[in-house]
Amino acid sequence: MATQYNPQDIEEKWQERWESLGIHRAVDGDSRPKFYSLVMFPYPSGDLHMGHMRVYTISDVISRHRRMLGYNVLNPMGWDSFGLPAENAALSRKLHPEIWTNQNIKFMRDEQLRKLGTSFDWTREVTTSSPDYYRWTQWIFLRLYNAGLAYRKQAPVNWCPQCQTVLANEQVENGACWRHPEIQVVQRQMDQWFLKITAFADPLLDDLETLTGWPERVKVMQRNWIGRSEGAELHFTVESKPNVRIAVFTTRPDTAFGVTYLVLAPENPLVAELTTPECREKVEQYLEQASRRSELERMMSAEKTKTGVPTGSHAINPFNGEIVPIWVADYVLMSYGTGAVMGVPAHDERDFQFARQFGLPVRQVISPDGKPAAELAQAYVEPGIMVGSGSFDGLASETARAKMTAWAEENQAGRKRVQYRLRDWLISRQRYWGCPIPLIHCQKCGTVPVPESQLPVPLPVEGIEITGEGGSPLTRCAEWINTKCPGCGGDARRESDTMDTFIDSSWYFLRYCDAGNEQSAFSRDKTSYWMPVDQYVGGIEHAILHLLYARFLTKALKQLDLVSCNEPFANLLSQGMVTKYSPGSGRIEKMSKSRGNVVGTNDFFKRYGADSARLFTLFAAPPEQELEWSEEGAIGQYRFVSRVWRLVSDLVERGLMNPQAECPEASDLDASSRELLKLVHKTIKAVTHDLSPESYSFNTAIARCMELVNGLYKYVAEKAGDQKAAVAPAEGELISFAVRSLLLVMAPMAPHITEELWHLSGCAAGAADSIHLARWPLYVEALTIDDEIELVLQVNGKIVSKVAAPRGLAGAAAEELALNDARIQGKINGQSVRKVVVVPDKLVNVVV
RNA sequence: GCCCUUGUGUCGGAACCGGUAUACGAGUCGCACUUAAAAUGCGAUGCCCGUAAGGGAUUGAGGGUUCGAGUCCCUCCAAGGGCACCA
Repeated sequence: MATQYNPQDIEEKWQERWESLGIHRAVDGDSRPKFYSLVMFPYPSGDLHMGHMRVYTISDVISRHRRMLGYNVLNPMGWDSFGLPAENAALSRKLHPEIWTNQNIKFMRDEQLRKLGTSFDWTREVTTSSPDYYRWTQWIFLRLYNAGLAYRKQAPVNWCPQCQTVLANEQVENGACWRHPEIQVVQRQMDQWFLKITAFADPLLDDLETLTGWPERVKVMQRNWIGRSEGAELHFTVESKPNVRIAVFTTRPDTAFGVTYLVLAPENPLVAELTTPECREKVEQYLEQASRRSELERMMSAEKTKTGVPTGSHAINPFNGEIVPIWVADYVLMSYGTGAVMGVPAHDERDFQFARQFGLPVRQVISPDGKPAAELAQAYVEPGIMVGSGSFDGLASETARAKMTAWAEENQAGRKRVQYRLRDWLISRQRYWGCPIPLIHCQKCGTVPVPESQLPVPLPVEGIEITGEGGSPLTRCAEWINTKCPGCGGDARRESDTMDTFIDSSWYFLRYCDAGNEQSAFSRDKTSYWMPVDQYVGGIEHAILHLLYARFLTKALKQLDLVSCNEPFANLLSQGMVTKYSPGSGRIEKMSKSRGNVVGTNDFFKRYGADSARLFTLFAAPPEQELEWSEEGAIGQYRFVSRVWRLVSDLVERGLMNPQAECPEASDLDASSRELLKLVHKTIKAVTHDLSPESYSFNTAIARCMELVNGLYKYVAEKAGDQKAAVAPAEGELISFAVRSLLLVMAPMAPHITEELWHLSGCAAGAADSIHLARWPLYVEALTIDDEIELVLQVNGKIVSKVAAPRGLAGAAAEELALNDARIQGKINGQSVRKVVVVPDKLVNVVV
């Protein structure tokens, strides 16, 4: 036999067999321990490349390994299929988004993900753009709406001129749209829908502590994004208008005696009210100029100079009754705190810079030693001793913080306040290919929710013309937008905005638990059984976006008593990106179509097979690190699987495989056989450890498999190198055991070739059996330990000699062994031995 | 500017608690097989000095702790990422 390894002959065959046997199906409510393995579902853009395959490979290895460990594994897949590319494709190819999307899904599912050898349970496939999914997205929206967690307000929002829609704060990066960094977003006042994510700011922050299975850097990013700061809101009364109060937020109420001015954000409505006639012209000019500068420009100019103009009005400091001028400046943001700050130049770098710019006084109220410094060269931001602060003088500034806040509360001049950087989630989008917001606007009744029984509000497919201009096509679809009010029955209009697609992906993991349910979004029983996700794998780019939204929605659904879990993802693995040399730039860059450095999947599968592709992506780098695609490296893996193939098929041909036999006892074997037996047990131990969640070290797992293959080749050459030579029965049994174990530990990583060889070598119980139904092999700890070890002998920490020694040699005996060693004695050369350090079974260090 | 991560042969990368640095693979070289080549099998392969035996330095740089540091501590350099007028 010894046939050539030809992946094309075996891979599709097994993919079909696994599917028909249904071996990847998850069983609801099974008594085995459950394991929910999830990979971030893709947007069906049409064609995956090898860079995309990394995440599916990692997640698949984890899923397959868990099945072999005896878990009831849920490993589902679906499509995040609403989104802008479908509309753009419709525009450029004259293809309806739905048709384009469904074509892509079919190709990606059948020609790409299946051919990679993934073990998804396709009976639970979800497609977010399908009415039986978005119906429940709408239902969830209505539940949030009825609970007061969804609301509409007018606010300055981020508008992307390219996407022709608004964006959430999380979707703006460096002042540009996250989808195209070259397009600046612009601020617009608009009436928009928001979800009250800020109501969950504290749980979202605090529960990060419970996510011990998350990478620290993701948690840090979320912590920063939520940006909780504790401080006080202080109230300053306007001198000329005693009924107008300016509230400022500060984290440093202890510096309140150092206030020498107030600043309002240009967008603050108080500006118009407080600007005096003499200052009007300059202020209006300034506001005009500030409104023209984008957020990005405002940020970029941060380090250089500050701008601002006085309003002409003054405010009274509640602590000392002082009158300070009120300015307008764009270093104050309307969207954070109260849109007004107190200026304390002595103790805040930005205020110091501003004061210097405009010649405002600097007053020190905290000093390191309790004595005022002559003049400050820069702001003193550290804690210190209070000075020039009336009755608070002499206190430590940290103590004064609480005391002064309490004083403000007693005197109606302020209160304690916690401020977050996190804003509410803007979810309305002026786009067509998204989930319609299930609300109706009625002249008489106002905003009326669509009754749950009438869901879904369908996204019209017929009669839609996508032009890319003039707003959402939904507003031009008369038969859709005109409707009757569910309250009064009168004429009404549908809400034409659709939802941010991040809502679709904020609950898909719940739908997988109960994908076929036509009565509800998911049953509580099933989500309680499967949730939380035990291992989530996905890209770091969602560290804030998707992962924060999904956490929020889970908490909101828990509050509405629809699910019982508090956090959706117990463990998170953020895989690194795949890079490759890009001829365009001459640099190593992220693999992507636009950079022209992609490696196609089907091309590679045809030539080398999916197993080689999987092994290479696992082997070339640890999962969290960047991986550079290398043709040579990938072919190296093809060589490795071919080597395994030749080894096993040759043994089978020569009748040396006897898989039903028991593994012989170590005592019945000669030295080299015992060595192989130990190598097998060491390999099982190492791979078991490498595939555990503590490691997920697939690269070293494969290295261990390679070592076993090398050991087997060596052993077979020694014992059966001569084709005619008889192999002792115990040695044949040992070889069979070694091969069996090798196939088992490799099975999660290279599922096709191991399955084929499992059957070929007679390990399978029958045609309907599968290596992927087999149990993960166990190792015997005693057989992973060597009896004889190499003892390292050092003098003053330098290696001088190495000697063989029995395992467990006592300290005194080891010391004697070392001191009698000729080379050690040569090094000591008569000097007095000060000390001897013995590390049992490792080394002896002689100190002279 | 602040915070985080990473720096190991020609390359991708190993190294558990501080205890033989460079596992495994790629590349290169050699041998076997072959008429030949490919493929395959076997072997060698970090650097400097040396014909060799052998010796020396070595984990971004410098210092420290320790019998012993790639690993721990401090300073610095470089790359990557995050945050960035958030009061």
